[in-house]
Amino acid sequence: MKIATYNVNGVNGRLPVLLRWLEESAPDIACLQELKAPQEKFPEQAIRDAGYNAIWHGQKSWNGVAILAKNREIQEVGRGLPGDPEDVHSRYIEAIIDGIHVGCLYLPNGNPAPGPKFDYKLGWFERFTTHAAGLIASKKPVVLLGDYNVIPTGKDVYKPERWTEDALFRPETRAAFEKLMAQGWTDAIRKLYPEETIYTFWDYFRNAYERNAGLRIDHFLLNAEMDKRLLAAGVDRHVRGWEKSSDHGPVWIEVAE
DNA sequence: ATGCCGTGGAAACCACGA
Repeated sequence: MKIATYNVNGVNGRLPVLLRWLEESAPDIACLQELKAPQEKFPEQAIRDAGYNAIWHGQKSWNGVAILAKNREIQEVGRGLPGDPEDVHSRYIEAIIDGIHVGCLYLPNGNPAPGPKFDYKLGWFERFTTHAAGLIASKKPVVLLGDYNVIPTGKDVYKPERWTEDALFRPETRAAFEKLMAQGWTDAIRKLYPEETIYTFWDYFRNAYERNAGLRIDHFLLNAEMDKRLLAAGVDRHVRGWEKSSDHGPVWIEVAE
């Protein structure tokens, strides 16, 4: 069973690329971020025609997350990150699919830092960590996947010294990620590839993709039940090289049925 | 060191992204 995450950077502008990737990669579950579409403008029919059920939480212009599943029922258990009624960003959606608890997230970017956007990022992170604490001990397999906007270590960025002041790599951000991981989550990519240079994002400019000047910011966090089932993981790096690609590449894991 | 590119939405530019 293949589970994927893909920050599409505009689900409608990206639709041909998304459909091509869905057909080629054929994930059983696909989590999308940055839909950049209001609820009613999600391309439901095209996704359905491609063989996928979908739930989504849209928002005009920005954010937006979706969970797709091929030939499997999606039982939605929540949308919007709990803990702050005033937070209206569409950055979290959660479902149970074939007994697997799936949390799809788009953690705030947080730049410029310091400042209100960085404060929002850290506050969101704190709420997410609280929510994750309630899921880690589940007897169900749990996977929290998506665009974390966190560069966990210096190995996860092409030139760490240039990112020390950035909201994706600042000490506060890495500390928040470490605090979350200390609950007992497994970083699926790093478990299988502890030393490799693996990126999931490449800037649109400065030929970042061609130079492999990337970042690893899209992650799969697994609880113990899910970790037991982990078989493989990877980045569909070549998709980043397609015409009209997102600046992120799709990332996936393979787990035992 | 840098939004140099790309998307969406509104308005022929701006906000935002990482």
